[in-house]
Amino acid sequence: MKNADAPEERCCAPMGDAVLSHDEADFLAYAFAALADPIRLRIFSIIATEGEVCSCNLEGPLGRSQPTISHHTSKLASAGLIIGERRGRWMWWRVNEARVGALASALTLGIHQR
Amino acid sequence: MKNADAPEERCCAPMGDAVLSHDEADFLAYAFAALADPIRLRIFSIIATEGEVCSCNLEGPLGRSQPTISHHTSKLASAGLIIGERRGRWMWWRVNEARVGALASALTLGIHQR
DNA sequence: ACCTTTCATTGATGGTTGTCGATACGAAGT
DNA sequence: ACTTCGTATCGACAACCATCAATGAAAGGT
Repeated sequence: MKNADAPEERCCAPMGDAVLSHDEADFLAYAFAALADPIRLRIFSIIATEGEVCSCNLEGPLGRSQPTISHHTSKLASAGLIIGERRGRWMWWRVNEARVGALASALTLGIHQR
Repeated sequence: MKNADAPEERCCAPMGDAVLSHDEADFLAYAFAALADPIRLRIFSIIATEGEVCSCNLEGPLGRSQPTISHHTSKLASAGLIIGERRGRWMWWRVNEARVGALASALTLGIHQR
């Protein structure tokens, strides 16, 4: 409980802090962190453009080692941005459109719901 | 140097690597990195909801020190997501809607332009 | 059974980042 | 000029991250 009878000439109203919850902020930050790397963005772009891509086709054009590519794809996957499916020896990746769309609209909603 | 005349039975076509340029990937990654922190997301959310906020109203509800808030706002600003304007002693922040909209559409475009 | 291929995991390392105390800067008031 | 208030910068430290070589695991082919 705060004492609110001393106005004290602030620059603007004190505002409520219930704008974005801790959990929601963590959730969104985790997803954006997955996109905060150039290599992962190019992986995501390749998958989005091709529709479906297997891991073996990412190491070459991106110039990174196989463990590094595996690390990045698993990070994108654990953020829910891409979905992996194993077919025989190959791992196929596709974009999780619902999740990405929700992320994009979270960005624009943050703007327009004033 | 690679020898490219041995087809070698791949799982799918070799694909061109011109999906997302290095510079564009760096540019986008820098913007997403600015959103990859819970505190910065809550700052952004507060600014977007209030329309205009001064820095003095961020330290309290977010529970971070003044240098930390300054660090985060400058990071959001250098990524072009918010715009700062000094009025007297106070620093006022507002959302750069064009930049944020471009980011959001870059996300969805990555999906739909297959 | 054995080998090959593809992907995941481990361990190590160099670089980046979030945080705060201390300090400096800049603007307004006395 | 001096003080006060809001903000930016600096220095330091702990935590995290991208990267790769080495190794492990799983699936197919011989």
